Amino acid sequence: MVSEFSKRAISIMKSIPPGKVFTYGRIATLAGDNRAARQIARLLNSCSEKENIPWHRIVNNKGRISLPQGNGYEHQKALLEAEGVIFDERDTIDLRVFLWQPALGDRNQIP
DNA sequence: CAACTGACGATAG
DNA sequence: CCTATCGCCAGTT
Repeated sequence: MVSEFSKRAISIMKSIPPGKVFTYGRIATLAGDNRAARQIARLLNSCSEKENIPWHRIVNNKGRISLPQGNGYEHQKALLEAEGVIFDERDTIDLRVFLWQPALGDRNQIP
């Protein structure tokens, strides 16, 4: 049995276009639960393999990869860079540019 | 059944 | 910039 929240979250994650990233909290919010950021992580561990979810496009709200180095960090970074995502000197992604913003019609929002 | 745990977030120092 | 805490929910022990 999969909750509606999970189905929505999975649907959203599978909709993330290449070259863009998304954050846990944002997925949770769009899926209907503002505080379920942690469940997103759990969903990824549970379904990333069989549900065909592009888990590498999911990063935390600071634009950084949450995985520890040596356990997927480098792999995720490589996948993102292969899609055109840029990391700065502190291994941080510029969310102003690479965060997917479906509500804005996929346009970049530059303050 | 209670306690732990975690690919998080926000706030405070 | 960094670490420290607390809160959240669901799956494991």
